[in-house]
Amino acid sequence: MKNKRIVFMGTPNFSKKVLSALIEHGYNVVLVVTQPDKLFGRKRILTPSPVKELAISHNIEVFQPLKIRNDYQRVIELKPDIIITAAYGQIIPKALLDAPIYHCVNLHASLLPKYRGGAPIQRCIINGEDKTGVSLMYMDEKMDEGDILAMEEITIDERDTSSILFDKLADLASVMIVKYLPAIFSNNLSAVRQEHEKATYAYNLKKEDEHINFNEEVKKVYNHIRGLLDNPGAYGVIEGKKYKFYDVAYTDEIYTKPGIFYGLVGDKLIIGAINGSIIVHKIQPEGKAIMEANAFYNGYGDKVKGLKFE
RNA sequence: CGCGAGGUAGAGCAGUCUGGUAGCUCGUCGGGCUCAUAACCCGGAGGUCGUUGGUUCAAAUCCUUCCCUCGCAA
Repeated sequence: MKNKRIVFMGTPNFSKKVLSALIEHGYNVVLVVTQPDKLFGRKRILTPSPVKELAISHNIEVFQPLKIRNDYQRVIELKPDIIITAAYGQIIPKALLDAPIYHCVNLHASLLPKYRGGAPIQRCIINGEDKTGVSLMYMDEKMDEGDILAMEEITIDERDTSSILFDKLADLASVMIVKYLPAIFSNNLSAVRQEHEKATYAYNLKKEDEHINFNEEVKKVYNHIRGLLDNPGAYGVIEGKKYKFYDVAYTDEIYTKPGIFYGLVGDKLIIGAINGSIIVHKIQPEGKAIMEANAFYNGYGDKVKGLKFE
């Protein structure tokens, strides 16, 4: 079983953990497919994906096609027994899906058929879900619609941010892949069709999703902010300047009207919302580093107190 | 050469345009008040104003070299 030829496809840290688990358990990963290196940062540094770095450090061949749809011959050549994908970032062409004996399996970070799509983790938090999970599934030509092999749940803590939940789900996915892979190879897992009529979709986040609307129920505002932390983060705007919030909480106490920057209470900043207030421990003004609430207040307090976030 | 903001006391900022004694809030240290306090009052310490060179009687401030941090975009 450990001699089965595995092609792994993935890109971000979520995928890296899964690949790491496969390697640690001695599976024979013959090729890693990941997105091409991208230019990151102000200095335009060409940066490899987390998955690529891991693959290189284990001397695994890396393949980075611009469009896997057109450029997949290398994968076929290696005659994989199975293709495992996790957050690769491109649609896999049918020719690849059909190539391996054990087909293509995918790990998706939601309880399918709920939250199909690219941003299930963030969307779950933003929508205030109290549980989510990982689905292990066969892939077909449509986005996240293949038959389900296994599904495991975890609860979402009220203080989880998307980064924290990302880690939890990546850990779960890692455990699941090594747990179920033997059963896949011995054909002991039955695949169950998804209830397609119950499907919901978690579309990728857009820029405007990062702009906080304080004119909503405080819980909703809180979920919105933590669902985007720590990356890319959510922001409010005062007089054309963005302020990003980190390390937030909320309270039912009402200090001021929605969107108003009330000021410092104890060592925390308070911003009004509907039926409560958002508590901010750390804040980052545009062009500045993250700072503690009281530090922010010492320098910016008089300028922003009483003003409204647009 | 993608666009932009910034580097001033331990922290966060003002001062820079219009050169001329280093300022604010907080922290810190000492003292006072108080049953008591993270509250209040008084006092102190702590900065060669990121770096290089230049202009000037005089540079945080104007010109110049380099370094660093951050936001946006990708």
